[in-house]
Amino acid sequence: MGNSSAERLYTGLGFAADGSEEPLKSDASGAVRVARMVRALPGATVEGLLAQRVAHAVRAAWDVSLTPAQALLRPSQVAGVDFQSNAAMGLAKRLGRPPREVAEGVAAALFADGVLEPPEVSGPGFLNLVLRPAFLAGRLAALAADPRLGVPEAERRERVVVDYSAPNAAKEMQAHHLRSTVLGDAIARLMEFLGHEVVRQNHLGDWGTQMGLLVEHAVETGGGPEPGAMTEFYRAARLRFDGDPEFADRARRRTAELQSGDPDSRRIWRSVMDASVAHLQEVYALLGVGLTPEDVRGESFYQPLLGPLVERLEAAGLAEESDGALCAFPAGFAGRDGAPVPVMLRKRDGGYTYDTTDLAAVQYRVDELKADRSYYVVGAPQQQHFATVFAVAREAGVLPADADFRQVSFGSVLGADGRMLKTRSAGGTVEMLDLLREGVRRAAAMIAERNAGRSTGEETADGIEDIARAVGIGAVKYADLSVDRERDAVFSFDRMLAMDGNTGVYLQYARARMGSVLRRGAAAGVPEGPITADALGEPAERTLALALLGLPGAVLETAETLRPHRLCRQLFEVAQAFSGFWESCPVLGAERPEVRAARLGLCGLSGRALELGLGLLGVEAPERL
RNA sequence: GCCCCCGUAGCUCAGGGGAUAGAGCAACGGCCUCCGGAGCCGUGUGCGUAGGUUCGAAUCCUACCGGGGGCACCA
Repeated sequence: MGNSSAERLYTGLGFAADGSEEPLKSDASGAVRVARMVRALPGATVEGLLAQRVAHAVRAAWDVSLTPAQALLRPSQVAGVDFQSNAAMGLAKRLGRPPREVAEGVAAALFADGVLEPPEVSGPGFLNLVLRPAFLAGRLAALAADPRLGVPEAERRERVVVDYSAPNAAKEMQAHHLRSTVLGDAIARLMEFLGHEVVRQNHLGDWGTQMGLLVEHAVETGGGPEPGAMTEFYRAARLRFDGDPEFADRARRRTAELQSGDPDSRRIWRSVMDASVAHLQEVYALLGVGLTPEDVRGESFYQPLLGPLVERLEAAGLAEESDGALCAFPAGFAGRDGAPVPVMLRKRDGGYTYDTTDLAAVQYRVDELKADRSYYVVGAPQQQHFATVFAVAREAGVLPADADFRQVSFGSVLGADGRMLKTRSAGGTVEMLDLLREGVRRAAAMIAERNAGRSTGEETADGIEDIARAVGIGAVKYADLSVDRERDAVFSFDRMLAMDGNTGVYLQYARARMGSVLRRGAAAGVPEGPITADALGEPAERTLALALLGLPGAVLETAETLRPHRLCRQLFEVAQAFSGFWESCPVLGAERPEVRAARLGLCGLSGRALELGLGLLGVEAPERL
């Protein structure tokens, strides 16, 4: 409290943030006016500010109260217009007046001095809004003065569990685990940035028949997997299981022994798990994902909780016997032939399924982790599973009504053939490390080719491996993040490593180029200066300025919807706008020194915007490519 | 059979009540080689179908078509 970034934004201009909006003195200097406008904004976004102003104007002109959202403020696609309000058309009916007349009234009532050029009405009743350069400059300066680039912290710090990655420890990691890992990590970073306390949870599949198979294989081959050979170990065990029915039987028996607590089985299981987790960490390290062994809460972790949990559900009157199994039937779900959908608490044979395990995880997160929210980054096919589990948890009082537990579902990753990404050779799967290394290899080749064609420059021979890794991994991650997570995404190295389009590489390149100009400027004795209206006269400069000012809103929307592609798109817009700016606005070659400095300031702010945004996504942004 | 998700340009994707539906790639036509791209500018094509709600629908509702997924002892 007291130091939210929105407030820093205001105090950076010398004013307190009390949210009030006073009539402006006509004799105030431009800078003071701008500061007062900025101070009055309800959130950190320009849209929010404008929406509030439109709502005020509507009240003043027509004596109708609107919420800022009802001001229907939208970015405008009309050339030369920054934003528009669509509120007048709706109001017209209410007021019984022509929409254009309503809009004219609002336009006249808007405080146009300082922030806006005189608003114009167009079309059926659109209210076109254009920001004044001095206001733009003030906002950008405030952004530049804020380490958070105008993104406010959450008013309330909450504890947010993010459940992601969750591979099966007994199998190789696969494409959908990659997507969960990448999405979950970005969401975790975003929540942390907003000031929440994030608890990462890796719900490993470590307790099923698959594990029994590995343990049996380890026993029979006289030891666990060699270090670094987890993949071979999986494959060998799986091959035996598929090819040798007697081994398969022994593996199933081993599973039962393991789960009944047999000490030898348990010991070997532990060693196999250690190797498996080490293998996972190798993947996470290459990915740059913040999951650690301490975050692992696999299925086995919940085993001791299952019995008591089932008793709790029975006591709550939710459990009933059905076909020999113990089930809960949450209200409002229908399955085959309209039959109720069961959440199976206990199997006929006394064992438990992932229904119970996930219920136990809910309980653990509520009771032990004290989670206000829990986000389950799990693929779309499991929607019904989580919907029913949450429903039962709520009915049983395990999950309080005010706790925000939800699945962050996502679509499949498809190959170029449109089928789910897994087949490479017959029945084989694309192994995660192979896939990532291939990305890095291609990135290295691309960088080498590019740098070979460069005559001058400051490229460094050292660190090229790091850069290739940042580019290759970044490309893979960005490809997963930049597509709306609900959709299926088509996997293509060629596209994700393209220098053009909405790719990680494109953003990294833009960022590197921004840094390059700054270094050149510094070397030539031209420092990055304050962003003033001097650097906002050209259309390309305005476009860039607006893209930068859109960043806070994009971050907030991304956090609300848990859809990182929203942030990706904003970053892409910044990079595109920068590209246009770069083409038409010489920076170091600008005539006037003030313009040079201000344009350098734009470069610097753009670079920081991309760095921050990519950082939130978990994509590295190297200084140089 | 019931339920969920998805159908937007040739391709990959944005947009999810408001103006002539956008971007990148590919295609075509020009210009350029300039602070770090084989760069820049321009051009063409599209909301699965049919109804409905609304002043206004790619967006909301219904039906249908097409694709994917889920629906009890695997996780």
